[in-house]
Amino acid sequence: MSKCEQCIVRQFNSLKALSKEELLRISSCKTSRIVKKGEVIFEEGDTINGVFCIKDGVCKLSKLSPNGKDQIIKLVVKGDLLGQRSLIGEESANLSAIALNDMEVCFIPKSEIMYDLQKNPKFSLDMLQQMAHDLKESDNTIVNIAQKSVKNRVADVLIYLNAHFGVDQKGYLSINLSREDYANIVGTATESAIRILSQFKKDGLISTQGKQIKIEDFKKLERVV
Amino acid sequence: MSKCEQCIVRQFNSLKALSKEELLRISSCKTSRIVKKGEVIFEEGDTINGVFCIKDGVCKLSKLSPNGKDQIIKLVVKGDLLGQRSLIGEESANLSAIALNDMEVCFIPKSEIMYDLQKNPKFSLDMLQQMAHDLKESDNTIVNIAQKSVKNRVADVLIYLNAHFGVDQKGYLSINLSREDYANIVGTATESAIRILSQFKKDGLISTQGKQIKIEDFKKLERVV
DNA sequence: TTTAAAATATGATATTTGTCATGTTTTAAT
DNA sequence: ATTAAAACATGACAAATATCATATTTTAAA
Repeated sequence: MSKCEQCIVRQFNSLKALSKEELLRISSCKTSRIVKKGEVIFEEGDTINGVFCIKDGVCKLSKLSPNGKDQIIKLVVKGDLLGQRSLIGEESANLSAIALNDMEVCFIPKSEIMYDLQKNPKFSLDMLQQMAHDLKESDNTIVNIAQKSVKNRVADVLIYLNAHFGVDQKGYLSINLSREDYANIVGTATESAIRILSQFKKDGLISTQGKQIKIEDFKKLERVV
Repeated sequence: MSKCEQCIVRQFNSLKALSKEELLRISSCKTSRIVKKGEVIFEEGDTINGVFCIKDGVCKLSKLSPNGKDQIIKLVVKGDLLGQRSLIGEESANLSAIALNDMEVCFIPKSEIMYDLQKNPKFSLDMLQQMAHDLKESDNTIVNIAQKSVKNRVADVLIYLNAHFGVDQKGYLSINLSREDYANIVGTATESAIRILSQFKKDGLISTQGKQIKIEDFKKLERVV
């Protein structure tokens, strides 16, 4: 079993605020797990008795709406924590977490996290800052979804994915989402997302190779209304 | 100047986690202010060097979108704190706060809050829980705006306002919003909000008296699609 | 490899929502 | 009480988006 003290990933989340002793304690009771692409880590309503630390891979956080469609709220990546909101709110999961590619995930029991939150003010302040950041992002998403056109939001997602995941050697976005995932991020029908991506292709803003997408004209993409 | 130790309002927010000594310290350096309906408490981009505690009244938190329309993210009411996200995130305000009716607001300087966040784990944990709750609400708003129809969202807002603000002696919602505010909450054009409320009136779901709105048929309102 | 299933694509059309114009009512200042 | 401004209301129409149908392509399992 790998050791938290030596794990580089914790530098990217609130666990970096823990002391060596605290890390050792956590390390001794954490578990680790491989999650295959498409696998569910937890579902809306599940009781999550701890926090996940993403060692590798990406997953989507989504929620099923009454109309039967999933809305993707957030992509959670290597280095992020997962499940902290439910844990702190003392309630079952509000969102589902599903792997978008193969992942490696550690699990830290609730009791350990709660203990450190009470004993280590640096840790809880860091957690608070991270939560404040997430809240800002969600508030901004509300404004975007409420006020921008679907076309504009699809363009935004492409720019976001480029900025956060980068591109491979051939210039294709390093993360491959299905058209349905694109639709569920921007909050539209799958056909609409497909149509808009096709239009972007015709207009030379992007090119595609199966699922893969390459941004061809950033400037124009940023100017999409 | 009134005293925080004796202020009933703090029971409704994280300040309840402070000790008598901490409250005395905060009380000695807080300021108090009357805010008239329509007045701006702070604007997007402002540096807020502290936290507001709402002693009375209601304000809206909104953000201007590139299309020139305001999106209302949240209503902040008596007992709530205001500005804590910006303070904790160490950044300027992401949203504007504007009074919806006459308010009484206390202001606690940043240094005091930060001091207590570092010294009192109960306080920071409570703040964290409040922030976790706000995040859940925002995530749910994303799903609703992305997936429900405008009509559905208008119905939801009416039900929400009833649940959170109640009604007066005659059965009218205790809080009076302009049609534009309704539009900016659900993320639609003002005319669309007006049209939908008119339709609800015709269908007997609500009745109106000028700005005032009375819910006449809850069951039907909840079933609006 | 073959083949069935899933994902992508696109047309036709319906529905929802936005925009612009214009009139009416309400509100608040004089 | 009068009046101007703001808010509310509604029609006509345009634009955006969803839905349904049906190919085509890609993916993954046998």
